[in-house]
Amino acid sequence: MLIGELAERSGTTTRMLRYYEQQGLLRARRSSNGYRSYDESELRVVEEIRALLASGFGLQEIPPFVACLRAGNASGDVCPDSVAVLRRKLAEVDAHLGQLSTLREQLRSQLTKAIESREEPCHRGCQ
Amino acid sequence: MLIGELAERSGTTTRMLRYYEQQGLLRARRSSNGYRSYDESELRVVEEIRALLASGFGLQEIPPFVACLRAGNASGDVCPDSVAVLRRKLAEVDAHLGQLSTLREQLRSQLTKAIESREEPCHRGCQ
DNA sequence: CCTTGCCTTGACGTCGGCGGCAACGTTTAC
DNA sequence: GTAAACGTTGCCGCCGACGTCAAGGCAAGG
Repeated sequence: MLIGELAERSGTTTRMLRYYEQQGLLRARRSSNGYRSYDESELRVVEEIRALLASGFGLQEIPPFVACLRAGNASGDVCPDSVAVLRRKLAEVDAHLGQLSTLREQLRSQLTKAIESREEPCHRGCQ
Repeated sequence: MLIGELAERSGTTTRMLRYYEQQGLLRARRSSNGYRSYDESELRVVEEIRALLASGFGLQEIPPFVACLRAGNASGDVCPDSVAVLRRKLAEVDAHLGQLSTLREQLRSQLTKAIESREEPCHRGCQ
């Protein structure tokens, strides 16, 4: 399979595939003319990468999942390293959720105060 | 007040202050030697900017608050435009919170499945 | 032969809020 | 006179996942 076909079948672009390879996530044999030639199994790998990116993982966090797939597992999630990354990401998401809900409360009170002070404009000394 | 003093008093850097001015948020008179000269009131403006940035606003969203302060209000929040931006940001934060909690659930189930399949390794045909 | 459509590598642009450096002018102090 | 400590403008770097050329090689068909 050439890069164009893999790009189309995986719903990506040739640019992305070359980038992922440059980042050490994808592998390709080279034909005699220098073209990249992909196994069918790489399609699965690309789908895994896309799914993880869509879930907010960075490319650097993805290698364990790819390695897990290449090791013959049906899912990239089941290996210890992958589980560790999943746990870490879950913790990050929780932390982010905490920050956001704090921020949300702050915004709500800020908004409430602003609206209150507009209902009583220039209560004392607003020029 | 020169830029260095304003930077120190506001806990920022001269670099930031010049950047904010370039983005149209700060104003400064120029002395005969070309140095920026700030009113005392600009300190308040800088503090407002920093607070908003810390709350996740972008520089482009901040002008209404600055204008509100310059109009003589004690708070930058009370003007209609500011309130509109606050509402919009609150909505964005809510949307973000929704996405994150959805993602959190996805991660949790993914993690659960991964751990389950490791407790029953190679249930059938794991090579 | 020429076009069309693949493929290759490499380099630069994007967004945003800065940091850091260069190269230079001004003021103050010794 | 000179050195230090200010100020000025302007440009490049950073992060990260790409898009977008540029300039060329290779294959297939008229």
